[in-house]
Amino acid sequence: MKLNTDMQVVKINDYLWEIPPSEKPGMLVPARIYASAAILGAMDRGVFDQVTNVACLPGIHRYALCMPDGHWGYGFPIGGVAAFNPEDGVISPGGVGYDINCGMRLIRTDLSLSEVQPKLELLMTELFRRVPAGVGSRGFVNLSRRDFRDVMRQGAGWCIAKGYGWEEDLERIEERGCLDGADPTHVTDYAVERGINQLGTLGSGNHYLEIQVLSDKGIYDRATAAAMGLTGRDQVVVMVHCGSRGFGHQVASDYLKVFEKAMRRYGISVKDQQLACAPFRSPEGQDYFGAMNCAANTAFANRQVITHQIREAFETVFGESARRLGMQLIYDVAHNIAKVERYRDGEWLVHRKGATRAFGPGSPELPACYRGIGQPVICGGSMETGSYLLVGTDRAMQETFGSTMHGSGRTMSRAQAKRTVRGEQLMRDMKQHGILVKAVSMSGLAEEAGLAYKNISDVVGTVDHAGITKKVAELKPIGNIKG
DNA sequence: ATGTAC
Repeated sequence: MKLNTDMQVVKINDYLWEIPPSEKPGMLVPARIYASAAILGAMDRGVFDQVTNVACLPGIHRYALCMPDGHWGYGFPIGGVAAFNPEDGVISPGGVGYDINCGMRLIRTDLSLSEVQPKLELLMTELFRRVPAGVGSRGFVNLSRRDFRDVMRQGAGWCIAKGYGWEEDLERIEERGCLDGADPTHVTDYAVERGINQLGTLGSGNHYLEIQVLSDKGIYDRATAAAMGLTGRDQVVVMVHCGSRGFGHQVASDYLKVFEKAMRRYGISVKDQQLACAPFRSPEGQDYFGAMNCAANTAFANRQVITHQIREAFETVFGESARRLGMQLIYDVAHNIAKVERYRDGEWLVHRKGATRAFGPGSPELPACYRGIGQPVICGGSMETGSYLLVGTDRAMQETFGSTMHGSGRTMSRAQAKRTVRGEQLMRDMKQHGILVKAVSMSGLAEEAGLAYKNISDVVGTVDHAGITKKVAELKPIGNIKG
């Protein structure tokens, strides 16, 4: 098989490959890639180069990982997972990404396709009005500096205390929507300025809000789906993909500058400047961690306010309360984050960048309702193809620091997609295929065309066969709101 | 991803 690398790639099994430390000077551990042969063959050179660069970072534990949706990113590959010893290892903003706590949220309803279809146009208009989208959009929540500091510290809980959501939402959010260690004193005024008016906004790029349908044949595991309130019968659900907006972006930018200097001070050299890092226990490492947690909490809050806006839109259109419509939150997962997590072999600082936590059954971190089935994992596909709901497994706990894939992964650059596809035509094509699109920008829409992404079914098949997550359901889009 | 520019 011809791969986009000159390095030796050893097959561990049909869905797991390893690059031994002998392949690059300075590698402290092997690099491992989860992929079918076909997905591995299609991976860009950047994945092999970057995952082996990560394997050279001080304090890395066991191996540097890349998921099947992996592709080239800033420093670390998107789809990258790496765990470090919190005592003598590093933390790296490139291992989290610019969009700190970018993540996915899934909301169920009791509505069926036949009830929603006649009102879909109205519903989409209502959602488009209530959830500001696009670059630089402002939210409807007015925050004082003091309020924003509370959001940074309290995350989704702040929103619920202010009436944006239900008390019961909290237990269905990773870390209850609030990471410990958020320290607003390490966030710059400029970051606050960028973020203070963006609560409850979708953003742009691959961020979206989608109305989806779960058909009977879309269910792979009926009992597990039922535990999440999903019964099929063309049930309508709502998926949200967004993060910490300009605020997280500024936190990342601020600390990348700090870390480039800090590396010299600590005598750390990296294979690529984009891997800038600092010892986790250093003042710089702790300052970034404190600021990153602030950004992560605002992202949880952002998705919480958006959930509130979605519920209000449904209430307006269907004339019933969101409770009567059964609009419970199924789950909210982060896929750009660094966290200290406890495993059987110790406590590790796990970086996930375009990778999702996938804790297995019995994990004490899971709420009672999911402890028996494992953590829900929400994987967004391209807007044309559909998305998947999975659950974490014990194997993920042993092999991948409780981690799995996050989405389909790009195969084509944004520029190339724009050259290949016209937004207006794509919108018409999607309407013909039963997907109503509301987009802020036509060129932005073209960048997200399905042909620019890997086939999500193949990618999900890999993590399912590899045993690091289990398929529960496939969700098909009928309406997409795009920034 | 991002007031898409240091």
